[in-house]
Amino acid sequence: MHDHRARKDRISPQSNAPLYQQIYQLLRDQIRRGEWSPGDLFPSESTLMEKYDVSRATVRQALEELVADGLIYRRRGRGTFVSLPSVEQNLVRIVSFTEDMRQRGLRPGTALLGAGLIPATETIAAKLEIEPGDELARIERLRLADGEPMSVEVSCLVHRYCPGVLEEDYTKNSLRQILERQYGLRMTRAEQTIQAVAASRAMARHLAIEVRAPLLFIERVTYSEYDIPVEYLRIYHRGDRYTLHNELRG
Amino acid sequence: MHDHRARKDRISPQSNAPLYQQIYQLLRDQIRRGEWSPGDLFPSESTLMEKYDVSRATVRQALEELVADGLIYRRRGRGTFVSLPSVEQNLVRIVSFTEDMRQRGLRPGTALLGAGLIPATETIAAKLEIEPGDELARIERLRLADGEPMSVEVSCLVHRYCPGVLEEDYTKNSLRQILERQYGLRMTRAEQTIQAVAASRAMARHLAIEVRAPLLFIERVTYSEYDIPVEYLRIYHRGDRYTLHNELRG
DNA sequence: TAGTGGTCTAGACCACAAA
DNA sequence: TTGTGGTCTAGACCACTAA
Repeated sequence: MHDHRARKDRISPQSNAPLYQQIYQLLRDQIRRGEWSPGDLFPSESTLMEKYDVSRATVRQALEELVADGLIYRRRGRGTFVSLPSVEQNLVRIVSFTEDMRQRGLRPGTALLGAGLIPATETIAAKLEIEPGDELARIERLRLADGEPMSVEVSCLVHRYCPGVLEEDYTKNSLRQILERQYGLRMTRAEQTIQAVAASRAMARHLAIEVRAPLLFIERVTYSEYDIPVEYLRIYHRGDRYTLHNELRG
Repeated sequence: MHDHRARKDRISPQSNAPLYQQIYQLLRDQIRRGEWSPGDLFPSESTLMEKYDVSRATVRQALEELVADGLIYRRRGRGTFVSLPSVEQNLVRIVSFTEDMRQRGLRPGTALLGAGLIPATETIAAKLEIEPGDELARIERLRLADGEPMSVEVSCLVHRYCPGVLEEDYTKNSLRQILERQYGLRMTRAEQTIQAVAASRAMARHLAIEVRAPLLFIERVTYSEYDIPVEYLRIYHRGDRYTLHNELRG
């Protein structure tokens, strides 16, 4: 940057975050707050360049993130438009259960099924790049949507990265918020597999469905900055209530 | 482009495709052919700029596509590296069953279960943006991996875009190849939903599993250029044999 | 210290859509 | 013809890694 004029709008020059990320977050939050309706014309590149006093490449970088999120789409010669809300990708961004349910127009709820410290099995240790027997904080929660069971989430955290996490109240605050605020763990990336499995007796009881009913099973390893594995997560979604959406390229 | 010198390597200046896409495809195919091993150092941006005689931004645009595919990853100060092959995203790119199975190290096979012309139901017509009753070419195929049933695919094509498609031999050639070569239909984009469902009697028989066994059910609409819906596809994957992988951002 | 990738600027030409 | 987004160039400064 050669230019040290104060940025217009709410771009803070003292922030460490890159300009395009600040602009991306600003625009993303504006879209989520509903400042435009689906199908509305979004500000053009030249408008945003002037508004935030940045170059075209920087604006484009921010807009590309919004396109990747499925929040906007662009048409050469016509302009940039706000997408239908249903298109928002839940297979691209890490999103909390609470946020996920709100996007679907459902009221989220949580019940604690169990929590405690356990030693890592060989399989989990390999996924988390730790030693077998290392301490894990295990939290098992039932997730509700509009008061009805939707999913069971079993989270295993590497305990030495977040000692005392089990004392926190994860019914009021999201686990991600606690990890970030109390332990400085920012979840930047995750890898997951998706399968269809049959409900065990225990899962059927928790989810109020029949034994052997189909479940969407997600197994996820979440990484903090510098690619350190922090969490091993298993999610069992009710097959009759939960659907994933995503977009593919040719 | 101010500069009309011949591009080095196999970049063809007479091609209509953008430079960054040509470079992306070239590098992608080299990685797929195994010209580097997982973890190997990939050529740096400056190397690629010189090799293909393009600017840094163009090289970076090509590399960003490879990162989005999960084929490479980049570390500031260290370099660009080739990813482990298992990381390759099958939830990002449209990929044929044949290609999918080869990537998993399985031998693909196909058996035709049925084919014919049918009128579009109201639901399907809405998804394909056509009128109810419009003619669809329906192709139902059993997909095998190493000789064992893996999935059932039911494809519904808008028949007026590909008249006579049912006369083609889709056991020898992939449906995508036929659509592109015979009808000029390039599939550029798709939207899909993923669910867990119980196997019906018919599905159980085709897939050689028990009735009500869990299936991974994918419902997909594929679009050609200019966002015209061309195909409505339903895929039923055996839950005990098929797993999806993908990566999420924070 | 040299080389890497991450960010950013200022400019250009183009294809495309709409008035 | 005007304004849009798509592509591309040439240059710059930075943070980070490894020697």
